Amino acid sequence: MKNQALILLDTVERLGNLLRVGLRQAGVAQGLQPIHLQALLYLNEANRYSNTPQALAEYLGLTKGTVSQSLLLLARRRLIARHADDKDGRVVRLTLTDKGKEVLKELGLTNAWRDALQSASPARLSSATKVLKEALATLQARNGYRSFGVCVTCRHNLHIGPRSYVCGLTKEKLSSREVSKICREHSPVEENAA
Amino acid sequence: MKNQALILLDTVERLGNLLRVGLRQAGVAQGLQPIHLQALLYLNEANRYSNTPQALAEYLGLTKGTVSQSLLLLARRRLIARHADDKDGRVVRLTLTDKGKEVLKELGLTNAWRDALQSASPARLSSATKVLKEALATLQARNGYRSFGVCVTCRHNLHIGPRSYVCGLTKEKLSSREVSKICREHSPVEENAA
DNA sequence: GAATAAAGTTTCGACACGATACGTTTCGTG
DNA sequence: CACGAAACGTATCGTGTCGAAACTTTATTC
Repeated sequence: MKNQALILLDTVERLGNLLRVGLRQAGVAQGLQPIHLQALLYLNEANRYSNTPQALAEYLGLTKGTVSQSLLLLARRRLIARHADDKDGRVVRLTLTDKGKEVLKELGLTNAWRDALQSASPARLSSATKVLKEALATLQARNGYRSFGVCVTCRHNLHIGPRSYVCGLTKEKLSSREVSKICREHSPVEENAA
Repeated sequence: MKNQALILLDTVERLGNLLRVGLRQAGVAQGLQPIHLQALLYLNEANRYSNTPQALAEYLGLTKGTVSQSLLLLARRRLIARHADDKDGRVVRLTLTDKGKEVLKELGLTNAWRDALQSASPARLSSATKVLKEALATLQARNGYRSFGVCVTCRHNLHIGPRSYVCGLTKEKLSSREVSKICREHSPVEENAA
């Protein structure tokens, strides 16, 4: 009999594969590869500290050279725009163009998934999520990967008033909209200190 | 606030990515791509109805032409062997060579995962597994994909005696070892008929 | 100001991937 | 049996991923 953890691994791997195949199929119409859609999805959620080629490379687990190629293609298709940073001349800011946002909207990537889970109770969903998030955090920590969570769950985030936030790392004010975006510097609050 | 199902989707996607990056990294030493390792893993678990290029292509969600290329590389490296089928001259049987099995063993792909889940209780694990398996089955059914489960969970499998099984589809006897392998013709038993 | 580091780009070679065309074998129907 | 359709597999081509390494530009550090 197989270990319970390994069965879960099998299932997650199989689901990951399926989602990837779905991404590939979804991108066919636009002539986009899975990695392109992942990049667009990331940039759509990345906050102002995290919308750079380097951050994207870390998020995807690829080298910056590889990512640079994919970004070239996305820029050629006018799905993203590149701007030089005001302060630091080395960094490039990446933003979705209207066309890029449009593409994401039209894909409707989450519909099938939502349907597939509609019969599961919220309690079971959140329980499953908790297990997987723990696994994810552990794997990321072990490999020295960043967690790329949203500011709301970050220990640097300070809630200084109603709808008023400050990032303890950069000392900058963040809007309530911004704190629900993905950050490269995210560090999860430790719920249960080991 | 985000839908609970979408949070789970995010987590699964992120985990899938991480596992894929892990596969890539694991294969570097052998000069193998993620898809190569996935192929080896599949062939290591495939039963005698399912060890063909076509079945592998369906499993991976790729075209047969693409898979043919990857198999060419694996055969060149002596990780798999190809044999013509006795009965049907069109089909090719794929088996791992000793070297191929060796490679899989040395990789130790599951260790990190096992560690990452060691703190989770078996009950939580099996609950999470159940949710994800349902989602997986739904997504596969909706897209017309095969489930690629093991015979034990297949409605064609008949338990005719102690350690004695017959596949209702092929009418062939299956060993107790074989019924825990992956089958292309797998069709899950319907626990809750809709 | 020189050394060093960091962000990005470019180039190269190997390979994935789909599409298409092709060859072989099997099956079905008259 | 002959013929065509279908299934399995291979080969080829074009586009693009991917890592490695060299390189440019801008910041930082001493």
